[in-house]
Amino acid sequence: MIEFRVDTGSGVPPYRQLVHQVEHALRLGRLRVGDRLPTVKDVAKRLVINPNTVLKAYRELEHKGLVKGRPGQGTFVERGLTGLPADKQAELRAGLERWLAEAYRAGMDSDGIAALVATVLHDFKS
Amino acid sequence: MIEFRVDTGSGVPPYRQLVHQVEHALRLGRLRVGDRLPTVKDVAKRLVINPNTVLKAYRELEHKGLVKGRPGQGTFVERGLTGLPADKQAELRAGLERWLAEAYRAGMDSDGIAALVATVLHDFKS
Amino acid sequence: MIEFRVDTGSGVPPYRQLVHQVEHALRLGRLRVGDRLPTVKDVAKRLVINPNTVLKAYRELEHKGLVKGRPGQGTFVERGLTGLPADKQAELRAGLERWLAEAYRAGMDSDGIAALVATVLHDFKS
Amino acid sequence: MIEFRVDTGSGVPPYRQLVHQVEHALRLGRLRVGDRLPTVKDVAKRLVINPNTVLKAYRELEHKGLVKGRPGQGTFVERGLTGLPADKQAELRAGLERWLAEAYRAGMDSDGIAALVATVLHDFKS
DNA sequence: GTGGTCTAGACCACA
DNA sequence: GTGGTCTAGACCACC
Repeated sequence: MIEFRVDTGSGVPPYRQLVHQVEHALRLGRLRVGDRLPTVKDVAKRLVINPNTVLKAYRELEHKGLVKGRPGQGTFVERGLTGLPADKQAELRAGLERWLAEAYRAGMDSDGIAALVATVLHDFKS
Repeated sequence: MIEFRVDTGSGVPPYRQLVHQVEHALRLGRLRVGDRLPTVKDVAKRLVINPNTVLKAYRELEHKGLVKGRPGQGTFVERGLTGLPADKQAELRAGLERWLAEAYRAGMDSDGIAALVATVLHDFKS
Repeated sequence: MIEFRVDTGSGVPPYRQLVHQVEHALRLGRLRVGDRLPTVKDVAKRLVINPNTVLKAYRELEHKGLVKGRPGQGTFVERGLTGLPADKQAELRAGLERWLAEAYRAGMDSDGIAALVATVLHDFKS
Repeated sequence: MIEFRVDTGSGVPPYRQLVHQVEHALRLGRLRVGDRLPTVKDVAKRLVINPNTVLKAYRELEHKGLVKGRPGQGTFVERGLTGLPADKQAELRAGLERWLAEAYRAGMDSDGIAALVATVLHDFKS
């Protein structure tokens, strides 16, 4: 089952972080159609946030057609997001991890890495 | 001169995006001490946002001691952020770009890449 | 500008009633692209409901791509819903009103009318 | 025997939909004193809802004095709801059906029709 | 117990 | 002032 986390310092609203994490998990194949998300109350308790905040995230996912809440039962994945096959992804992931390790060895801190990644990603997109 | 951008769909408040971009540029050496930032008016016009939003970002940067507004002249970089030497950075950047190109070739779209990068970065930090 | 109403006895959640009313207004041509909806606070005050309830309705409409909230400015119609030309609609409406008047004259109360309309509509759909 | 239906997308609680349908059927003369309603189990199975939901609807009807459960035998209509004489109703119904057919011919879809009916009904009441 | 709705009120980002 | 987020807590519908 997916494990959520919230980073309060990022400026991104917590409910959107949850949405992103589900989308990422779907894309990476960590969540599949039919899987059950943790209950609203569990997530709220674990992350020490308000149940309504979790509900808001689940609602947004429902609006996107990705999950479906079933009263009395829980919230379930309704539709997946196409991604690469698992082996291809693992390969890419390994490559990225190698690069990350190299950057760390070179003396870059995580802020610097984030900055570099952000600009390279942006330049690449445009 | 630095070129700002805002991504309204990300959930990050626009003024924080501007702050981040300046910090990133400082860290990557794209902005140096003495450089002038674009005027509040210009930025507001180009990004179609309210001048107050830009002003808020500049004030936050000034508060951090990174820039300094000189009335009637503009806003100038006051202090840099330590980063790696330029050649080291260029090397790392090239490596990252190679990885990105590979991911694209493998058929990943930019959302998928963002998802993968986000999770790998997170897993690495913890 | 559209005038909302809520019928607390119907069992339909108030926020959904608001959503329906905007959709109907779009379909009937009473609201057009670019029109501004009344502010969240105004609606809440007029209907004596909580602003969050109104906000929820507006959010749902935004999810459907029908309206777009612009912080500091208001909420605006983003996309219309195709309907018949106004004259055709007016004609149909007149016909329906004639029928309604006849039903009333025949001694039917509004509950009876609602029951009849509901079953006929349903039978027609299937 | 009455055939129930539930529209999960309407926002009206399923148990209320069942109650309404019985009341409508009584008003229209489709259900008469002494008629038997389908069993809770059957309804639950056909509509794929929880038996408790059906039970709740039947209890509400019993509470209103419209039906009466006879243990081991089923649930029976106890009291009718006054409506117009059958011929009058048939006449009105035919008129409404003519209007509906006309609206369809004019190119209106069922959502559009529902919107028009809703607003006209409302305007008429006020 | 599970999701869903509503209220009340605080605080933030934006114009 | 306008939309948007979050909290706290109550109540409902459903399983």
